[in-house]
Amino acid sequence: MITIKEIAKLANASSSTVSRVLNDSGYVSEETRKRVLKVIEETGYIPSEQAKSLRTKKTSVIGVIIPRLSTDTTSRLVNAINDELAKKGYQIILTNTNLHAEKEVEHIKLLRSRQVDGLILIATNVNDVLLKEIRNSPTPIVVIGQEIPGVSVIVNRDFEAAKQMTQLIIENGHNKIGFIGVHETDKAVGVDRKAGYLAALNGAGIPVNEQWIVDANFDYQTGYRAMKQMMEQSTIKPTAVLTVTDTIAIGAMQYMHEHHLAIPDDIAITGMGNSKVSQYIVPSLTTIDFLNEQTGKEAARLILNIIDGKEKRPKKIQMKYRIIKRDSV
Amino acid sequence: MITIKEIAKLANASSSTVSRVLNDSGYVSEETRKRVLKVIEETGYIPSEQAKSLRTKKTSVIGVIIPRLSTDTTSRLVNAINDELAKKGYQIILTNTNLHAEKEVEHIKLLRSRQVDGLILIATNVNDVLLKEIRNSPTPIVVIGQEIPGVSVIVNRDFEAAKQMTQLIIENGHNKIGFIGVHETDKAVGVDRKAGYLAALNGAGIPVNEQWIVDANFDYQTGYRAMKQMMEQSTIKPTAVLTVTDTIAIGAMQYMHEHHLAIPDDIAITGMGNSKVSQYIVPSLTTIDFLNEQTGKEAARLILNIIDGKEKRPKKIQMKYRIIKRDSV
DNA sequence: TTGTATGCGTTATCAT
DNA sequence: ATGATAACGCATACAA
Repeated sequence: MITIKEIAKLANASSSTVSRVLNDSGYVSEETRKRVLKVIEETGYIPSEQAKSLRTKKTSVIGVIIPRLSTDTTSRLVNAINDELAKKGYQIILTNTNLHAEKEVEHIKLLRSRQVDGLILIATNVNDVLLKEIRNSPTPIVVIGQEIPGVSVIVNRDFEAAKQMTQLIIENGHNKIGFIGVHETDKAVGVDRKAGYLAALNGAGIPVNEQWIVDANFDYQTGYRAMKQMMEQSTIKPTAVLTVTDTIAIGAMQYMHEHHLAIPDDIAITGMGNSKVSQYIVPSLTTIDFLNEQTGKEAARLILNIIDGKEKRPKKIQMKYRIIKRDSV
Repeated sequence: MITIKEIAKLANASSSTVSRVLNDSGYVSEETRKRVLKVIEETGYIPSEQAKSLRTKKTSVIGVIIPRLSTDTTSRLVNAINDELAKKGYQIILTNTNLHAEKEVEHIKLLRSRQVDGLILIATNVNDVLLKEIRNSPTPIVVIGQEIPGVSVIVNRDFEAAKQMTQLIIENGHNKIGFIGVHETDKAVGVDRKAGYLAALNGAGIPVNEQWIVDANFDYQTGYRAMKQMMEQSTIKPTAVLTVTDTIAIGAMQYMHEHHLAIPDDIAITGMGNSKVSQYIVPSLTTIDFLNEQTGKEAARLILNIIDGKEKRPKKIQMKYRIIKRDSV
């Protein structure tokens, strides 16, 4: 590999002068600047960020830990984070836990060993080991999606969103409303959204039917299976179903189609997340837009502010959301 | 940050000894090993990959350049690449050009400045600047998706796949077959798949109708618009449409639904890519599985082999594909 | 305006 | 079996 020393030699200058040219720092005459630049151009020299950051203690890299790479939510978050950081000259290094929660700590360590300037963690669950790792990390961390006391987080109003969506269903004349959620290890999606659903039922004086409450797991297939389970195990059938993600909803809809249940006439359904495809399926899906782009942007800004020392204390940002009414209710 | 020197001091050893413990290299007595390990544990010391790779000339990082992060194809490729590389102790650093082809060169340079051991480029187009950059890069590069002479590539049989799919449509009794493609800057998808379509028509003695050939751009919206354009501009209407991606197909299907065209009875449609959702929409989409997981795996293996010097000459790998017959034809 | 010297944290060579 | 030391490529304090 070609180094700054060789450039210096070729340009008849010292490495410090080349460094000055590279960084626009200190004095350097126009003449030598041109000479150096010419050599750099000719040789295709690219400075080593490695060496640079070993010296400066700054990598301009933010580590981003995601639970999966296959959902609209994740890709929109990551894109927004990336765009915002790129504007400020930062790059991201992505690591994917593939939903293995136990790997989160491992990935934090891995990224820290790469000396990232900061970390953004899209969290699906919070356990003691992870909590300890986050709290003890000398590298600034921003968590997206789960509320953690004493840690900088960006969260959705999961409870309110689910409650409001359930109320919308109730307003449409339903009182037999099923629910497809996810496991409670995911506090935000598994617990809070379910609590919102229950609160809305309760507020409307509608009794809870346990036969109508089932779990899925963030993909089409388990959405389908959950719907099947709900219909097969219930003595009285629901006329509407609230699901906690669009993917689950679409899986559930396939079951309905297969069994010739008209949506929304025989059974209504809602998703959450406003995935791009939700608008293009038939019928189009009533869902909740959690403003992922804005969330990603906020996360990027927050981590940079923490790094710059502009944000000293843990900050909690609650994102807004929008109910998107379409044809499935 | 805590360094190897401080560990050495705390453990009453030299930094060389600590290094030996860390890397399981050379002799070190069981006693001191334990002593060192204990200090490492207590302090939470994490070695700096920066410094390490400055010394060893090896980062164990592969740069992956993708055109977008929002499609199934990309996320499955990246996941497969990541899984395979992780097995061998490599990490990936992802950069996203957001479909701005001119940024590819910039990203290659960016990643090279990070001293990545190798690069995997998911290409959508090939131009002279990019070609020159790839050919001159001292860092090994594997390209996915586009054929480039003299460069290691993993490609699909785009021509054959499109041709075979068109033949399948013809076998189903159609002879008025539309085509929604993408711009020809994308050789594989824009040119080769179109050529396959044309070859199939030609082989069956079906004349080409230019009114039935339109372009979209890898998203639902332009798929919808392309379908609209095709139907509005054509005097005779097609009874089937071949599209080059599932996303485009789903966008087109929405137009059909809106205009009460029954699929496949009034109009048949096919996609390509076997996106997860293609199975769950109604009707389910006939498509082509390009075996993305295997492609990603091959790419990962190839780049590692090149790095290890096991693969000296540029290698071209052609992936297989499977036609997936479902209900849209 | 330019150059010399030092150190960032690590590994590897060479003594001991 | 262990330690002192140099080197990796760069930025910077200081000298010239």
